[in-house]
Amino acid sequence: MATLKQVAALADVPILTAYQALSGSAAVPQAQRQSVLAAAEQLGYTLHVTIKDVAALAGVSIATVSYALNNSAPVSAATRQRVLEAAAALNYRPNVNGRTLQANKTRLVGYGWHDVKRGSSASFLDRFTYWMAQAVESYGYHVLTFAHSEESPTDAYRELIQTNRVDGFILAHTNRNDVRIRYLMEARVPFAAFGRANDRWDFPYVDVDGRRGVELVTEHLIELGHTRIALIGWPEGSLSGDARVQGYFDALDAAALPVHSAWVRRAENSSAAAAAAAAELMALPSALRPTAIACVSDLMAIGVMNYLNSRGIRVGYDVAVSGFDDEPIAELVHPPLTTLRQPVDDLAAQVVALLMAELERIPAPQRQILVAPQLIVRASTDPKRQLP
Amino acid sequence: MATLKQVAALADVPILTAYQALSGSAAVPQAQRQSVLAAAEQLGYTLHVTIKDVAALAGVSIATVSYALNNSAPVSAATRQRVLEAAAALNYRPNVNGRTLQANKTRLVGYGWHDVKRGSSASFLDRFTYWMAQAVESYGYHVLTFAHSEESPTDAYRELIQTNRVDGFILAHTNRNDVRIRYLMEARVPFAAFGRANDRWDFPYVDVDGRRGVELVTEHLIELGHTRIALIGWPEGSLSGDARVQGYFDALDAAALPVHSAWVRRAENSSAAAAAAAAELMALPSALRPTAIACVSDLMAIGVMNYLNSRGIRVGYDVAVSGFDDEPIAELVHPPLTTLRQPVDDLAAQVVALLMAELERIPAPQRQILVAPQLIVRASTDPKRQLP
DNA sequence: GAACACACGTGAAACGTTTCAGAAGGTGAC
DNA sequence: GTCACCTTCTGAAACGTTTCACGTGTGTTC
Repeated sequence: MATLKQVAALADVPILTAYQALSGSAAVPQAQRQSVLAAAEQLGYTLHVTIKDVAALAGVSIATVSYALNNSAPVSAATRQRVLEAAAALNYRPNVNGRTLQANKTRLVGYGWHDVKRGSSASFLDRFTYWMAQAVESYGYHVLTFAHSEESPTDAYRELIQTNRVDGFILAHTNRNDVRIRYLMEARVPFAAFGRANDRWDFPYVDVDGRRGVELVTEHLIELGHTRIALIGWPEGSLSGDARVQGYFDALDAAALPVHSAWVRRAENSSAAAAAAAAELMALPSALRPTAIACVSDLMAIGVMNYLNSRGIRVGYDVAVSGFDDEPIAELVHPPLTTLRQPVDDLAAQVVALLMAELERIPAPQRQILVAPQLIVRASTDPKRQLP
Repeated sequence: MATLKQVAALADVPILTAYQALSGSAAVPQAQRQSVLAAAEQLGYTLHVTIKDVAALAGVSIATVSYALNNSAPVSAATRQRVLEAAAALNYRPNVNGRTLQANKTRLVGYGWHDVKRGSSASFLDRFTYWMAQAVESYGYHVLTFAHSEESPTDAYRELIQTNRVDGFILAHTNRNDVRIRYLMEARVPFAAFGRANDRWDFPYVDVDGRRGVELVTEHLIELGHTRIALIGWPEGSLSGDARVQGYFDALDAAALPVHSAWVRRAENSSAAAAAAAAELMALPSALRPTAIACVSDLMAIGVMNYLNSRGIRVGYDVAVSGFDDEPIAELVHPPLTTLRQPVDDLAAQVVALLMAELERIPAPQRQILVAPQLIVRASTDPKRQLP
């Protein structure tokens, strides 16, 4: 590809004029305009301002332009000025790909989706994605999102890193024996995760402090005077699930309240399963029947509410119900649901900070971070907030 | 950076052996391994297989390797074989950045988010993103997602295209006078949109046929025997909103049913506004009071349901209610909501196809596409589906 | 006035790929 | 035996940037 300088020379006009004629950024006498266009046509030139053009206009070498623009080496004030002006006049923007190739750093962070099943509670993740992109950009990076199958997710990760598409990864939706984490650790690829795996693996992650969250909501229920408080958790075995259950015990212990084993039910993360668990709780003898039910997800809380409603039990008055996640739906159900909100912007910023530490090979002060969720009190636990 | 060949020469071993020693992909005698590691250390070499290494191992030039691997020029069967074997043995993966620079094509598609307000109905968009990524990858592209402010979104788009970060864009969440569309059209940047703007602008888009959707649900209500059918739409002026309202009129006209002006209400897209509109409808004299209310979004339908519930009017029995979008919540509310599902995978695939046509400068057979949504019947309109 | 240090710039190489233009060698026709 | 023409391969340039190693010119010091 010809340079702007060559076009200008052929048309016998200054470089700047050639640029203006081609870009339309300023008016140029018709005659000159014509000859510039003809020259460009002849050379097969399409407008692409590069560092060479800036150098030619400023009358310096490309090295000097690079130094002046990046402040990467001392340049006299006068030349710097000329370079900056030339760059501005030509509306020069460095081509990232040149930089990428030379530095062997893409400044791109990979983020993989797997298909979100309909109805699964993922409305949170798109907000996470937004804030992640935001945070990443504040470091001059961008996010490359890709789709991967749920069966062999590592293929996509391997391909992206081996072809130098990305510098590192951010993971969400981790699980206990996450093959992606195992692969990335082994291949020594920089990454940071939103979510834990298991405590044998040492890798950078940020997670919601589910234990603290359920503790918060349980304390809230205790304050309201409840003494028979039930919990519907997930089946044992998941790190975050077990942590949430632990928060329940911690709060009851701290308040020296009795815990009855019948009050702790386990169910899959679905509204139907939670409804069934609620039915069992309500079937307990009245002395044992709980007056409050804490759930480890909004989805489950809604199942419980549906069950109670269908039995004529008034949520918020007769039985308090709480969730976890603060999904958009939590505000809309009837009555609105008390729940725990994950500070998604904060989480995203922190996980990105962890990744940046990995990328720059700076040992982070803390590689594992837990963020406490925020208790959002609504009418499902607090009758005073019930609509008139 | 030194090449694998140089390391091998220094260590006085075959290239393949050097690779195996460094990568651990195959066992290598301890003595050779040591000398390879020493050689790599001395040259400051870290394992990065490039086309040069493949060429050296296959004993051909890098040009030949490129031709053989890409089938971009005739190569004799024997050499092709040797090249392929060498590439496989070294686990060679071309560095995209080299290719990018040379071709001046990034094979990256930009996709911008703006912050999704809490509770706004965006759970659909993350599924769109997934399917978009999937579709884009089938063309060998990837998606670069970025965050942009709602005030001046064009800055982000301009920056990405001017720095050669991306080849084109996919837009979602378009609006009537979308500045992004205007900019991209003017700057002749390839893009395709999910959503329309206004009919003066000619650009490639895919959109849900909202008119047909509301027509479908209205026909469904008519079939069920309703004759007094109301509609709660958005304030006049939005392309997609007006189209949805039109579908209502079309269905009633086709069935020769009367339309009463009091039955068509306008409200903002919120559950509260929709509840208020429902209250007005229910306050009509009984001869005029509708027995079915179609809404142009699930969010509004839920507001209507909440209102009816609170007044003791049984949704599905006394008054039918329908929504639009099939948000996850639609299945969970009580009773489950009849609504219209947007075929998100199909939409994503089609918008990507449009963009690819733009990128390859192939004139697409059709640049504007409407996709009919699918009617999902649940208990909110069909009492037979009511839970026991 | 020679020797040196320093400030400022520059030419050229490098990153990894594709691709152009042409070299080498073989084959067939006359 | 010469020529032309394939087929198969290669050297080198190109993409746009950063950066290394080295000029050049000026001023300072003795």
